[in-house]
Amino acid sequence: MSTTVAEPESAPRQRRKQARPQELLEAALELFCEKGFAAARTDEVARRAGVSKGTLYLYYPSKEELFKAVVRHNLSSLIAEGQELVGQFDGSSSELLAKLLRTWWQRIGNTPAAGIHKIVLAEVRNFPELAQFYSDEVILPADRLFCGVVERGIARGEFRAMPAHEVATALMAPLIFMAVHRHSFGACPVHGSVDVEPERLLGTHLDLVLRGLERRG
Amino acid sequence: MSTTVAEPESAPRQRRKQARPQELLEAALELFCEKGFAAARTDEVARRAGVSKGTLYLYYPSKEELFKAVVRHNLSSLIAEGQELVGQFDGSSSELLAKLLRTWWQRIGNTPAAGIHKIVLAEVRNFPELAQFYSDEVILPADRLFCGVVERGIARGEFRAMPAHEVATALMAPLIFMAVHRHSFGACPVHGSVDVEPERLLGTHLDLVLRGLERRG
Amino acid sequence: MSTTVAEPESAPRQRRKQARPQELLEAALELFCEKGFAAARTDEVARRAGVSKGTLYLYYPSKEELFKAVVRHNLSSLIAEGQELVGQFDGSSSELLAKLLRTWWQRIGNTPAAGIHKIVLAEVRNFPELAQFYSDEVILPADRLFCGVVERGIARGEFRAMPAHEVATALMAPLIFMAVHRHSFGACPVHGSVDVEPERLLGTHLDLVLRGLERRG
Amino acid sequence: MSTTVAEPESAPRQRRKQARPQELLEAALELFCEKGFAAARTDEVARRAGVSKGTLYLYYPSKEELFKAVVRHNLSSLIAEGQELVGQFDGSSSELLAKLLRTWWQRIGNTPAAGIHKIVLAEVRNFPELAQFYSDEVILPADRLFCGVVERGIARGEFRAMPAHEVATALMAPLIFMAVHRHSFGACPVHGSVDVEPERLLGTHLDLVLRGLERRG
DNA sequence: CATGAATGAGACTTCATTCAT
DNA sequence: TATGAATGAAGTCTCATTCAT
Repeated sequence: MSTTVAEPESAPRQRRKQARPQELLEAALELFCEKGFAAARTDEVARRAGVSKGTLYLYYPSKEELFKAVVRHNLSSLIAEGQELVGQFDGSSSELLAKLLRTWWQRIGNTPAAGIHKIVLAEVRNFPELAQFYSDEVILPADRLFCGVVERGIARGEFRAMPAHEVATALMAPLIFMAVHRHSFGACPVHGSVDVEPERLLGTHLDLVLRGLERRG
Repeated sequence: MSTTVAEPESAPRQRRKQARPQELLEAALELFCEKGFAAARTDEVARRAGVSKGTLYLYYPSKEELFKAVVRHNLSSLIAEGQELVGQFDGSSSELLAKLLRTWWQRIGNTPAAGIHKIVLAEVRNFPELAQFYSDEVILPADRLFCGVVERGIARGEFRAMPAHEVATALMAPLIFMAVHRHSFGACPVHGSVDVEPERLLGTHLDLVLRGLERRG
Repeated sequence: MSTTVAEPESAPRQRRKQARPQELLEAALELFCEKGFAAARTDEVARRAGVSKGTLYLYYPSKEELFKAVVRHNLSSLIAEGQELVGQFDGSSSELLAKLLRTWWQRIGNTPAAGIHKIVLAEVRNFPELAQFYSDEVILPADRLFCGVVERGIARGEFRAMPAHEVATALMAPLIFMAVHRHSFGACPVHGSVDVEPERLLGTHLDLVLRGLERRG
Repeated sequence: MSTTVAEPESAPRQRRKQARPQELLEAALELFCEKGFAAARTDEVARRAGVSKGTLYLYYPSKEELFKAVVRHNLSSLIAEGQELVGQFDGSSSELLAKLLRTWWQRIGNTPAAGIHKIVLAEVRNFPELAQFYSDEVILPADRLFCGVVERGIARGEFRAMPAHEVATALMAPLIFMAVHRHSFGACPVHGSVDVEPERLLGTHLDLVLRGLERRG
């Protein structure tokens, strides 16, 4: 009946309000990646989100809290997905590792979220509270995830016995390298720069390191 | 009597003046590594160099130019040493690679110069002209150097045929990861953080990757 | 049954609306006394009155007008009571003065209204139009009241001949001092502060000043 | 000889620098009295002192510290003078009290410094740290001073036995009343206001209260 | 050459006020 | 009437840069 027609007019303001935090987080991520934390201006975050300076402070009490919200929104939930992937997988550890690295690249490295790591690396010394937060929230869980897979491979006799933590770091390093590069030199108009093609590097890296891990027949 | 004054440039006052730019660059390197570019204050650079704020501006016309001078002064000479090492070496390519990575770590990665790389990664987008300079002066030569060694190994039949550029990147990545880490989280008092021990990681990485490169017997 | 609903204006919803301005004035008085005019925030006035910020502006067009309404509402009726007391009294002038001062303390000095005086003293220079209003409405009538009693005492031969206006001011000063003190230092947690006990000060003051006024036997 | 002519040109900059804190304190006192602490703008303090916004912060690290410096500069030294006066005096206690009150009025009450008390009364609840500071630095010493004189009069049999602290408060109250009034309503253009003439009020107050204190012959 | 007092643009943040719903 | 999300002017404070000495 005609009662269903009543709906649309009441929505915009409310829908707008609901969407604000999301819009602000997206604008903030974008600008933080471009400029870094210190050099990013709160005015411009607001402007890119289509709101005024004051509105930003309605949702986040300070620039630092805004940044932490960006981290949580973009990274915290992704770790859990990785854990799930590992839990459900029942192929070989080499395949699992390949799958995990490729997924990481698609879901994080190749995403605006990867820029966060660049920012944190650069500015964490000026925000001690952030160091602890990011370590607890991102670095430790990610490290645990990759160590677990390496240990699985060793336990199942697929990999040589090697120090899991160092192997995990060596596994991640090229991905992090690319992710960071993408948001620094990769975003600059440089002539004749070293061009890293992610998919090829990922393939080569896996080829190299999985072969390095495996026990000799 | 007065004839002994014949070497005026060695008088302490004079030497002090001559050394000013050098002292300022050292103080700036130290502080930029600690705080990053934006958060470092010119007052403190001057204070650490033992001069007044005004004096800084006699030698460098702006904070930005000071930063560029720091980059140039610390990086431009480093690549040449590597080239020399490679030219003189006549052992196996595996040994050369191991030697090269270990030397890089000792001479650059484990040095204040590594802090520069952290800053450049983080802030190059705010200094467009720096991007080209750093790419030409540092990144490209380093890449060429490592590519050369990989190609040498392949040509001599020591390594499998693999894309040299990607292998070179995969080789460098963990070293750069560590170097950057050292100047960010490594300098923060974080409880329960992931602890990377450089020598062990380097050993594991070489073990992994050289085995991955070598042709099967 | 439905006939009992005959008094619609007493329904809770309606009473609530009628009471709004009153509730807002009470909340505003409370908060202005605590924080002063400048530091009091309109959000909190509204919140304490149980309404939204917007509603406040339906009743008072600005913070400044709200403040003036608070002043008017709390002070305008007070002087008349004093006049009545004086008119009905027929004991000695000393007794009348004692009665008047004690009543002032109970009805005004020891009341939130005294807080208003503190605010007005402090901020009247920022509200030029308030100065005239408060002078006409509060200060002059109060002065007239006290002068009248002093003159009565002189006329009846109970007091020495003294300038009535100055005596009236000297009479009021300690009461005003206490009233203001109560709303400033009296409300702060200060260690080892000078502690004024109102009843004792009032007694001592009357003892001192009535004896000073009386004619020598 | 002509060597003495060399002097004048080297002075202005340095003399200027020496005078800065003093000039800033005077401008600050003036503006704080006019507007109160919260409503006074640091820009305007600087402008009235003839310097830029930034220069103010070269001498005082925050608005609050500036205010405390104003208090110290204008009040703290005056208490000591009062103590000295009391110590050296050897007339009657009535004369001492009269002398003390008249001196207080000339040196503080009738001076820009009196405005400070108005400000503190009004805003101390918003600056808890200031409450303690002002109580320790100003109120307690002043109270001790006046109590001492009252007790001297009682001990020497000149005054009746009365509670010294309350008497001291009653003594000070009209002076404080006038001092505060001077900086609030006294500075507003009000028509037909109650006009307190300080010298007359002081005379009447002393007449009243000294007579009230003295023992009956 | 060297100094350091002075500047002033600009950063983050607050809050009285408005207005679409 | 009532709401509360949104605004933006204005406040305190910082810091790269200048310039008289």
